[in-house]
Amino acid sequence: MPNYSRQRESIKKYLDSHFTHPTAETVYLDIKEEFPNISLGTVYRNLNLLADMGEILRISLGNGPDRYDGRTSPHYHFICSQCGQVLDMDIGPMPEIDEAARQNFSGVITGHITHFFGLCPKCNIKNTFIRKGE
Amino acid sequence: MPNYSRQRESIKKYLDSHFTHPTAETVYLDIKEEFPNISLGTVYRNLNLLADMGEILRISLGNGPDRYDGRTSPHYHFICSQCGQVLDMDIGPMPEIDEAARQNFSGVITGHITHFFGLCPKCNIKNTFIRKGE
DNA sequence: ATCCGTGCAAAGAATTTGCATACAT
DNA sequence: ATGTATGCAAATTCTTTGCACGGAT
Repeated sequence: MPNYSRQRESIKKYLDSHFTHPTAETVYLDIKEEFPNISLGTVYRNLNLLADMGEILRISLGNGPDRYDGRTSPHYHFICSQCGQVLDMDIGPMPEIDEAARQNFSGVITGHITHFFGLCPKCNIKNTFIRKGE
Repeated sequence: MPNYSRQRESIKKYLDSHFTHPTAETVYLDIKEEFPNISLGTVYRNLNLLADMGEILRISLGNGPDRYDGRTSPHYHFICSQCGQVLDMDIGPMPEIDEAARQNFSGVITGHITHFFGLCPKCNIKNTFIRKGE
């Protein structure tokens, strides 16, 4: 069982109040305001601990550093192909995806991860204005 | 435009005939039989080139090294939670996943990636035998 | 002749870990 | 007092890159 630690509590609070899906580095730099001596290693250790305890979510984007999310209820993520921003999607779980995968599969499907790609609302609008200006 | 290179052709052939979703390291070690002097850097460079040209697929698993796949027709992948093996799924594209994501989303959804998790057929059978033995 | 590809080794990015000290129970 | 957490730096893992040389057009 983990012991209490102010650093870990602060990291948890940070993720509960920021919905930016920060990297470990970003968490580190921001938490540093409160704990000037905190180390990146400690941030990584606590992010791993919290993720293992199910108190936060780790999001692997495939390239670049992992992101972390305080929202633990199952939800999907969107990654903007233009600005790289990660957004929470406003849709519930889709068990039918697993159901489809179970067709013709003789193993066991326990779940899936899905990430969506495209243009985020901001970049979409930005592009529209640029085209108008041409 | 890229020039012809025997190394690149060999890598492409390797991926076209092996359905194991190898890592760059595995490709490197196996290609080394034919080109004893080939370097890991060259393997990475060619895997990137082939992926950029759309001749192979890069699969990011979220942890551990990336995998590569000679099958370029769109398909989904399964990752065994027990043995780590990556398998091609026998299901076609699911555009309805993107359709669902477009609800309540004011950006543009161009596509998604989905990976399935669970027990592969082999590990599933193995586990059944172990349980019988108890 | 020119451009591209290669091998090699070094650098880079992201993350983990060993160790001595400090904190929580 | 005992076990866990921290800070720091070094180590690890995966991948990219600079450079001199060799191969392709």
